[in-house]
Amino acid sequence: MNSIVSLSYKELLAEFKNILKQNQLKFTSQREIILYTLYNNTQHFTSEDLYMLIKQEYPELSIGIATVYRTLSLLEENNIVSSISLGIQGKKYEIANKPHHDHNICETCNKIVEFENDEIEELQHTIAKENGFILTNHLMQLYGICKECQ
Amino acid sequence: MNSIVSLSYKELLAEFKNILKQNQLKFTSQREIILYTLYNNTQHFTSEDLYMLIKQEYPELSIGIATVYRTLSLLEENNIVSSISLGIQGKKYEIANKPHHDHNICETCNKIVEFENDEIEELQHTIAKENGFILTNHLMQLYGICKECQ
DNA sequence: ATTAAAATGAAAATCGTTATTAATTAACCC
DNA sequence: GGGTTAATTAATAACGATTTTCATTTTAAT
Repeated sequence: MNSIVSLSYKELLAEFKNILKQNQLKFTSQREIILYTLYNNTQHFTSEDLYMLIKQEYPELSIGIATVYRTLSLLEENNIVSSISLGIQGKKYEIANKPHHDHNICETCNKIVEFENDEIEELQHTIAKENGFILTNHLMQLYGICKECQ
Repeated sequence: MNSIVSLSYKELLAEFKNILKQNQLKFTSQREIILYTLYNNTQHFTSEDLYMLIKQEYPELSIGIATVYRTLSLLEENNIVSSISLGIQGKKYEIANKPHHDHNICETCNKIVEFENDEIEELQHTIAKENGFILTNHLMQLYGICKECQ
């Protein structure tokens, strides 16, 4: 499982094609446009968001909501996108083509600011160890009111 | 908004009655039993879990799943219970009558271990501040494999 | 006790997501 | 390039969790 961090779109596309081939899956225009759209929009999308954007940007493309769900799952399984669960707002996806980070979320305007903190990452490992857990993953979301909404 | 941490059941019940009165809501046996059950079971419940347990423990009580959903929402709005969103497993509720803590969750058996770490809490405030946010809340879940499942 | 407002259970509706299906398309072979 | 086969698709049905609707019951204040 290679990291895709900082790949160019061309490299990312090649990586995706490799994964498809290895799994005897096919490269389709729907899959390409989903990847392309995620690459060029670093925001966080729900499946519905992404579906609506693609419908709007590519009116000639035939695409169904089920395909968006299927493709996002496929991309997530292969670590090309990652997701966060935002309670009432549902699951949001973002391209994994950036370093690990957590999220600072505005409760008023839903803006998401990404951050990274090594000290917390270390503490998380220590805590898990104390509890007898092997840490495999974590979720950290800081909710608040952003500067513009205060 | 007072903290209910460490209240006795009697005090908690009085607090709940106050909240109801202030909002012109009524005190019912269903609401009382839901609160009582949460108080005496510090585990994490889905709405369905709680509904099943109450049906079993109080067969003479008429209660519907919709009432459980309604009451848990009401209790959460008033900070008497808190909830965590566990991705595929759905939303789980616990009584808020205990000090703040986060959750260490086993991906195999779904066991939840609670922990508290002041250092992380402090860092979270620092990070939010750096991002221009006023921190109102946070979510931290550490996923891993527990000792028994390793 | 009377009465008005709120709460209830049961069932229907809704929401986000997944599975089914028949038609289409990509990939491989010649 | 055309033929073949398996994968993919869009549309729609199905699904599970949650919410709403509504007619009936219960609470709380008089």
